[in-house]
Amino acid sequence: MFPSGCRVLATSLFFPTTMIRLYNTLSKTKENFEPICPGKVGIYLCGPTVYKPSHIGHMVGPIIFDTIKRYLVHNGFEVTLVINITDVDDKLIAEANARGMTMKAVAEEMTADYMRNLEAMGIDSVDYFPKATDNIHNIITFVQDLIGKGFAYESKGDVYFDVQKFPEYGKLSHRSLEQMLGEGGSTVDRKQSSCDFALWKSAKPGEPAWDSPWGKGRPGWHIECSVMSREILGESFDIHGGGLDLVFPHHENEVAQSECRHGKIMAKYWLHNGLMQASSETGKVGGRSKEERSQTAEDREEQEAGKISKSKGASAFRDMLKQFDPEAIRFFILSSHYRRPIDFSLERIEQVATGLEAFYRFFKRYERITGDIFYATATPKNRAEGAFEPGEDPLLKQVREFREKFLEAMDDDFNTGGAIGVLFDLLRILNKYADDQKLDGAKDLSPEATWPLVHGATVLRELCLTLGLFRRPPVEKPAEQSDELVHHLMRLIIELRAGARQNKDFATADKIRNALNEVGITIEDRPGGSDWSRKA
RNA sequence: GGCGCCGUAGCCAAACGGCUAAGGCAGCGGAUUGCAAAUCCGCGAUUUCCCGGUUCGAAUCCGGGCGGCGCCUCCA
Repeated sequence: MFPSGCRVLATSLFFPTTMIRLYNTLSKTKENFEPICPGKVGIYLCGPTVYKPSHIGHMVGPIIFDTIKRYLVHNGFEVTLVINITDVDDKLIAEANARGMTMKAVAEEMTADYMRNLEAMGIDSVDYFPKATDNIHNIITFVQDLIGKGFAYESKGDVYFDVQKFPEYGKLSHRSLEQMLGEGGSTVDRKQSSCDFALWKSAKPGEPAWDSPWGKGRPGWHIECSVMSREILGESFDIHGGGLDLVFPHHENEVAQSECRHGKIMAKYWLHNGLMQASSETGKVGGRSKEERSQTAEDREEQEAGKISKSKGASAFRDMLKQFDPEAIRFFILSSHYRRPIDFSLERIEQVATGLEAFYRFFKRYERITGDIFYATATPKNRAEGAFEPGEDPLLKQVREFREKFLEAMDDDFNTGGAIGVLFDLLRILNKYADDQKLDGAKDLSPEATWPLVHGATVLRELCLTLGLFRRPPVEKPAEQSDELVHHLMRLIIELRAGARQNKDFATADKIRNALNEVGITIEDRPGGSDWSRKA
């Protein structure tokens, strides 16, 4: 039947049946998605080491896995999403020393920064953010168990995992242990083999440390994920995610630790997202020369920051998060496939933002026509509930077709790029419907006239929500909506201009429009009257 | 050196052997508009870096080449 720990009876409940397929790093192929426990999904994503403020690259994984969770929930699964916080680490100690702070204080500051950024990106589906320092006891026990089972050994206050005790070592990153040992060299120091990795590190004087059977020390990097994923999701769970750069050694080592400790697979599906790299305004990819490769990560990061904006220097890469509309960043990241690397540039984010504007304009148009706020539209709870028969209505036939196309794209390894293409298709046919039916500015529209549009918009919103898009209105510019004075003045100007236009005094009307244009305000004349908007 | 990924129109990008190679941005026509803006319609790859091969059929599979990148050390 089902693995132990799975207390669900398959016969007594409804379980979603899906066509979802996903690419598994373990098998290097796309596999049909079948959770270990029917109907339930556990996802663990490797989170940040909180030693510096987050930059845009840190948002890639969370945006993707937040989307994956939303999509799985839409498909009827009960999903638990975990992102860990690494708050003890060599880099954190170095940062704390450099700033004359405690490691704890640095970690708390940067964790708060990370959380603020997640919130801005609309990532609120994460169920747990476990911290390494809250799990020291569990980590010590886990390490003791590994020693007890003969997979690890103590050496001068350190504890190492003995990779040669795990014959499957290398199965995730597809490397052979023989080969890795061959090139390891002879500088083994406290380790028995160059490929062994630290589970526990002894503390030097002044370093943050916890008592352990091996003396004062702190956990190694890899062990925390093995421990925390088990604590929350169990010994075997469904999806383990992270950046492509983590496959080796981090995830390979997690597999070794967990599978040796528990005697069963750690995660069924391993999903790895491509990394984001900065690209200059001229379009040159931020590649690295041989010399650059030998530098530290920090140096490289600063250097890439410089490529984006030399004048602003190192902070620019991080400031990307503050400079751009979070929804544009999310839309941009989701517009290509998660496994591909992404080149980030100002030009590209601006192009994406232009595309987003078309959606925002439609939502306003929808509100003018129907009186309903798009963002308040009630949507079907899940995929099954959202399925509908279009009958003979030509618009709804198309809407249904595009809905199917969207779901097919997402079923195929979360092809968000293809799915977003369908969103634009939907947008176009809804606009066309409003055009053809002459709904703008029409008086006394009957429900019969608007319901296909309403239904179409509902489907659009249903699909957008699975991507975490358009959940609430974009943040208005201060002078656009909330500034009373500007609002009143604009109403007056538009009224005066309307009078001029009625009198065929187009010279005055155009003068007003052009003058407003120069201060960034666009006037649009429509059948129902004139409207204005301010360029961001 | 070892392992691996990628190369589709000016830019981004989808397509997992089979209908006209999605969609976005930019551009050019047209409808609409007093003129615009917005929206809609139409146009752009006779072809998917190059060369071979497999196949009735290839952007998709195989081999070779060229070019870009990642990991092998801290990284999301």
